[in-house]
Amino acid sequence: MESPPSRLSAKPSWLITQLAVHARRLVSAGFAEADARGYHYRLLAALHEFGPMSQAVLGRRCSVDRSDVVNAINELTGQGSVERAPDPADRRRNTVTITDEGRSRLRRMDEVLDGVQDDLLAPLSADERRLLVTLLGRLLDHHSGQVPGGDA
Amino acid sequence: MESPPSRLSAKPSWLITQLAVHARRLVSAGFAEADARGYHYRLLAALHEFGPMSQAVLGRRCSVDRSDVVNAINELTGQGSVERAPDPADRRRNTVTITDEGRSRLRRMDEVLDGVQDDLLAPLSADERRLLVTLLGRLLDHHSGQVPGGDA
DNA sequence: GGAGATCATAGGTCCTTCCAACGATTCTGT
DNA sequence: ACAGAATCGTTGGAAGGACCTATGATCTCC
Repeated sequence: MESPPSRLSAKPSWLITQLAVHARRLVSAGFAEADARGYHYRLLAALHEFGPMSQAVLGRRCSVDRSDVVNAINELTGQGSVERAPDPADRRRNTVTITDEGRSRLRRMDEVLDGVQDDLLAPLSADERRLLVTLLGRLLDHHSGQVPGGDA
Repeated sequence: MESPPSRLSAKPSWLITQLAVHARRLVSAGFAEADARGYHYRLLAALHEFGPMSQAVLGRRCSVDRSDVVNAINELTGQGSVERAPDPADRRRNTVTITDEGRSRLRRMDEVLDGVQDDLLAPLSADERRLLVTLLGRLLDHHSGQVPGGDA
């Protein structure tokens, strides 16, 4: 009925941020069923792929602030998805390890996410999807250099 | 140094939401200089393009919740960017009108935003940029049908 | 007229991203 | 060996954007 200002619909920054809103909606709707949220998936994915690591490394890898890692790991520990233990080699650090429960939760989230990708890209052909992913990947790569927290 | 989990970098939803983070950063850094934020631009853009309208219509057009419109219009009124007057024809409504001050602020924000688009899409050629905008536009169109608030 | 929709507003929630500061520890340069 | 710098985990907070519910006016449509 009421169309948005054309100034907006023309701007890439608008397209991206608005599409991200829809993506977020789909993702968190899916995660809600799995009793999880975005940060949980990120951290579990990293722990599963790279094995146990400190919270600081975890945060750098997943682009999550140190303080937010603390909070998310608290929640994941409560679920039994990860375990937190002091690192004997460096007593400043905690070593975080994924558990079987965590792995199984991660699997469930992955299934949910696969469905979400399909909804999100519904109007595009397989070729177009690949193309889009390539373009977005290049952009993200480019910008992942200069981050405020200071990593990649 | 520390690469993100491959599970993430492969997912379109991740690419989009993460790129949106960078876009947001660029945009709000720019807006900060103009003492504004996202909602302000959206609302001013609509008022400039379509003329005076009620807060409800404004919200529907810009995908901003009615209650958030109230707040943003309060701020814009404080700046002298818009004027709010009761609609004599329908005393439930307020008619919001952009002022010269608002138009000049909008212009400044537009300049800022143009620069941001360039930063955002830096790695892409002109053809690729057009392509990306087309793809994103189609996706956004598709998803703008089923919104929670219930507009487009 | 009365029922139901619509409007502006108030109040609050959630998630994500960030920042500043702290004590504890480790690393570094001299 | 020791002082200063850097790193780690943690606490506490702020800001934006997106949402939701509720309430009292006001309008519309039977």
